[in-house]
Amino acid sequence: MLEEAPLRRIQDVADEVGLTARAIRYYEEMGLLTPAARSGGSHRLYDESDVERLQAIRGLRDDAGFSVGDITRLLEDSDHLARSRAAFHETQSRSERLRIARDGLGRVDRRIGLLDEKIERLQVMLADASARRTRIAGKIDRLEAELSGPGAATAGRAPAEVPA
Amino acid sequence: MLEEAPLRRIQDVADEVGLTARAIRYYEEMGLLTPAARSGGSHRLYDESDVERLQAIRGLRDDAGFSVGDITRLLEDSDHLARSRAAFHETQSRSERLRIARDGLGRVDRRIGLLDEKIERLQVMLADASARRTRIAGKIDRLEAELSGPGAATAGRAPAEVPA
DNA sequence: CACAAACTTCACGTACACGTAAAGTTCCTG
DNA sequence: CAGGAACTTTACGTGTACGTGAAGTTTGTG
Repeated sequence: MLEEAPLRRIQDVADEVGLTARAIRYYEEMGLLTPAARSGGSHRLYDESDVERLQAIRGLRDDAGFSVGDITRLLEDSDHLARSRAAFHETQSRSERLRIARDGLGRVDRRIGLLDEKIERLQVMLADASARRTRIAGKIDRLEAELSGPGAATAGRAPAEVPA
Repeated sequence: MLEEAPLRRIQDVADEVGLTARAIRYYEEMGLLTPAARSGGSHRLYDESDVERLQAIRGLRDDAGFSVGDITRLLEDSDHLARSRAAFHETQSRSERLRIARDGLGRVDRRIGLLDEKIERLQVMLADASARRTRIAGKIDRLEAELSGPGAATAGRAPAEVPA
């Protein structure tokens, strides 16, 4: 191959991903990523897969609001799944493949369960808020009708029908 | 009224709600609830609405994973809505009622927006996991078919049905 | 009414998720 | 190859969300 893997340094990666260099080192310290590579000196060097991993970490942190502990577990499952995929394709044994696939199914199911729970709880709250919104919107509609209808008529006007 | 409000003390409430007394005092310190009442000495005393509020706080913390900062804002909105409801019914002015209702609508909409965002992000993750699940389940199905089909057929055996 | 349980207010301790300053090393550029 | 930018490790600081005593007060029960 003539293509050199363009290894990048921490601040460069940090800027792209939207994390601080400190946070990246912290995640490394916490075991969320492996040192990637080191330069002749000892600068950390990152490749594209590292960048993707860091983007995933940032998404889990900022978008989903998971703690680093949660992220650790989620990534462990992902990593395990990736390794399983490799092992799956490297073995010829169908029963071994079945075992690996079943293990993967368990992990994915656990992940789905976690997400389902979080979503369901948030949806209960959302339903509650939506119901409140509907009631308030109804009130506004009625008030607007009353004000634009007989509203200006302090001098004895017939009451207008209020639309549901 | 002959019914005395049964005011309860902190550990009692803490046990029921599933928080520690320390946490309850902390939330008070953070302004999430007002002192409720105090005994002749200076013990905190809680009524049913306090208990409900603490349960709401706990739900937001444990179920939805909101930070105390988030909870502060959510409860502020709720409190404001409650006060608005009272003010709404106490005024006769239709334009004042309209103003209050529109303010309430804004608050509810903000809350809905927050929840929508969180849910949407989690659903993207869920969709991803579900797709993976589908692929893995497909693999398992095929492997099971291969194993129970021609797999055992080294000795020429009919494939047994696998119950779902 | 004595006394233990439960409560009170400090006040320091802890885990998490980093920020930040210090002091030295490595890398790139002119 | 000189020098500054970027990096390294080390280490202490910060805000959040509480936990854990300590020392004194209040309250319910024998």
